[in-house]
Amino acid sequence: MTDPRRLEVLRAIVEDYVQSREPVGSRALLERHNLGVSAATIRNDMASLEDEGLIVAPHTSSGRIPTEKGYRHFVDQIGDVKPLSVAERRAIAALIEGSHDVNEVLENTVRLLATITQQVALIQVPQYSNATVRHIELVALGAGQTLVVLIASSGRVEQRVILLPTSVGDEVLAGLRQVLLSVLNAKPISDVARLALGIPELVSPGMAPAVRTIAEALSALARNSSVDRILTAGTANLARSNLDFPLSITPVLEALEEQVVLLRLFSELEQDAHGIAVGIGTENQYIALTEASVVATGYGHGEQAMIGVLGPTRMNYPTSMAAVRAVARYLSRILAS
Amino acid sequence: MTDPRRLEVLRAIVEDYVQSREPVGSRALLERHNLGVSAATIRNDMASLEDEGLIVAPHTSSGRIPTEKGYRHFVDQIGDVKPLSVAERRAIAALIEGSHDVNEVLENTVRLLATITQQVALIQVPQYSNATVRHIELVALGAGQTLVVLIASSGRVEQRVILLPTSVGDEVLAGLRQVLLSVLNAKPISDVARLALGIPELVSPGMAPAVRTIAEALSALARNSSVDRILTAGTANLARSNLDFPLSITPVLEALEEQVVLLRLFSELEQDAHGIAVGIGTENQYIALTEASVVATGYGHGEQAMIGVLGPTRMNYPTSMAAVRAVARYLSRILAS
DNA sequence: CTTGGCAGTTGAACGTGTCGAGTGCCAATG
DNA sequence: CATTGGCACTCGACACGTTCAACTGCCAAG
Repeated sequence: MTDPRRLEVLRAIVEDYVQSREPVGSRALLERHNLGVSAATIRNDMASLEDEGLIVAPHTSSGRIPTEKGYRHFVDQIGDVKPLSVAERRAIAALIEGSHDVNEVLENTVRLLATITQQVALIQVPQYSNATVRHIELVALGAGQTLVVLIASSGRVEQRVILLPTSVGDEVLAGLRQVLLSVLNAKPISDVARLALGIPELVSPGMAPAVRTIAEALSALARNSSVDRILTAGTANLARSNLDFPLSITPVLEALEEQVVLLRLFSELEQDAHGIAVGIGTENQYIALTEASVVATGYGHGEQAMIGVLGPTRMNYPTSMAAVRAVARYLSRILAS
Repeated sequence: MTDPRRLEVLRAIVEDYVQSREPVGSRALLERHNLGVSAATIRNDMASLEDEGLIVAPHTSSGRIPTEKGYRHFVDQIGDVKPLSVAERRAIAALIEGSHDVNEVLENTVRLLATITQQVALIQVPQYSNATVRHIELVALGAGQTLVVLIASSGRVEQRVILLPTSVGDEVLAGLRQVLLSVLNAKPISDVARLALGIPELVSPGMAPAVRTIAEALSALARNSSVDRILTAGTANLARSNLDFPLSITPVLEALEEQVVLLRLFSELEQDAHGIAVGIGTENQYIALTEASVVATGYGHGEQAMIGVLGPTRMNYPTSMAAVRAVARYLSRILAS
C-alpha cells in the first residue's frame, strides 16, 4: 500500500466523511477533489482499499466510510500539523496568562481546549514525583477537631480534618508541629508514609495516641498528594455528536466521571513522531470508549502530565492535533515561567 | 378543583405517564387503578382536568399527559414523603461515614444521591459566612515564587502562588506572617479584603511592595473563600433520559458546567411545607432548564446550603423527594458531629 | 351524576413503488 | 498494464396510500 494516489483517495474519503457524516461515493469524491482520474479509477482504488480493510461499505450499494484502520493510516500519514489561526493563538495566550494559581491555569486551559476543538477536553494535574515536604500545619478547629495541612514543594496543598482522641490546645499543636517538621521537613513526599510511622515514639507517652492519629492523616495526605487527578471540560460537546455514538453517549459520560479510567486511558497512549498520541476506537482498551478517539500529548517539565481531547471516532484529527499541541506548548511555557 | 376523585385521576395519570412515557387514556387508567367508576366517567373528569390546564392531549385522539401545572398540583398534593428502603438507608450511612474530609463527605454524598435517584445530583459546598481567619501561611517556593495559604475557621483552605517583587527568605516570611496574623487573625473572612489594605504601612518601606502583593493575594483568597461552589455527579444519567428532552440535552449539560447558573437555580427555589423545594420546568428561570425539574432541600447548620437532583420534567417526584430528604438528613447529622 | 355505546379522529405501522446514488464488471484504449 | 466509459444491478431513502388500534366526545338511558 504505497501507491500515492490510493493514499490520496483515502485521505479524501476521511476528510469528506468527517465533514458530511455520510458515506462517500466515487463520483462525489471527484467533484470535491481534483484527483486527475476518472470515477472508474477511483472505484478500482476503493476496491483495493476495501480489500486492505481501510474502508468499508455500510450496504452493498453505497459509498464507503473509513474503518478504524483507515483512520489510523490517515493519522499516520499526516505530515505536518498545521498551526492554529492567529486569533486562536491570541485567545490561548490571553486566557492562560490571565490566571493566577496553577490550578486556575489548568482549569482555564482545559475549558479553552474544549471550546476551540468543540470536544471534551481532559487535563492531567501535574505530578511532581520528586516533590518534598515544604510545610506542615496543624489548626485546632474546636471540639477536638483538628485540621492537618500538608504543603508540598510543588505547591500542592492537601488537607484533612481529623478528630484527636485527646483534646489539645493551640500551643501543644505548635509543639507537635515542630516535632513533625523536624522529622519530615524537606523529605520526599513518597517517604512521608514510612517516616510518619516512627514519630509517635518521639513524644511523651501521653501524646502518643494523638500523634499517631496525626501521623496516619499525614500518610493519607501524602498518598493523596501523589495521586493523579484529571480535570474535564466541555462534556456538553459530547451530546452534540450524539449521532456519532451508535448506541449512546451514556457509557462515555460514565467513563468521564471515572478518574481511574481516564488515567489508564492516558497511560496507555503512545506518542508518535510529532509527540502527539492518538488512540482510535478499540485501540483504547476501555470498553465504553471503543467508539471514541483520544488525541493527547504531554506537557510541562519532562512531559510529566498529559492534556488532550476526546471525541467520536469520526473526529477532525488534524484540527484536534493542532489545537492540542498548540495549547500544550503554551501551557508548558507558562508553567515553566 | 377539590373533587377528590379528580385529584385521584390526576395522580394516576402522572404516575402512569412517568412510568410509561406514553399518553395515558381512560381505559388504560381503569386497568391499572381501581377507581371504582367506568371509563366514561374518567373521560368526563379528564375533560374537566384539561379545562383547568392540568393535563393536555398531544393530538386530538390520544391519551393525556400532565402539564407543568399538572405536575405542580401532583407535587403539592403529596401528603407524606415515603421513607427510603432499609438497604438504601444503610448504603447512605456506610458511604457518608466512611469519609474523612468535609469535601470527601460532600463528594461521596452527591455521587450516592445520583446513584439512588438515577439522576443528576447537585450539592452546594457549605458557606460559612461568619467564618474567621484561623491561620495564614507563607511558603517560599524558590525563584521568588511564594505560596500564600489562607485557612478559615470553617476548615476551608484557599491557596495561591504569587510572584514577589523582591525575593525574600524563609525567616523574613515568618516575620511577615506574624504581622499578617496580628492584624487578621480571628477576624471575619469578610473583613480581610478591607483590613489587608492597611498592612503594608506596618512594615519597613523596603518590604512594603512585597507585602502589598501578599495583601492583594489575601484579599483575593478571602473573596474566593466566600464564593459558593457546586459539585455535581451522575451527569451520565442525563443521557439515559434523552427522550425526555425534546430538543437535546446539550443545553442542560452546558448549564451543569456553569456554576453561576446552578447557584441561581438553587437560590430561586422555595421550600414547601415538607422543607423540600421543587422547581418544575419553566418555574426555573434559566432557559436551558425549562424542560428540567429540580428537587432540592437545605442541609447543615441552619440549612445554609442546598442539595438536590435535576432531571426531566417527567421525573418520579415522590422517589426523588424521598431520596433528597433522606440524604440531606444524614448529611446534616454527619456534619454536625 | 354515572354509564354504555357509537361515531369520528388520528397517529403509528406497514406495504408498495419510484428514484437516485453507487458499485462491479467488462471491453476498449493509449 | 493502468485507465476509462458504459451498462446492468443493488439497495436505502422517500413519498404515498391503506389499515389498525386507541382515544375522545357526545348522547340517551338508568
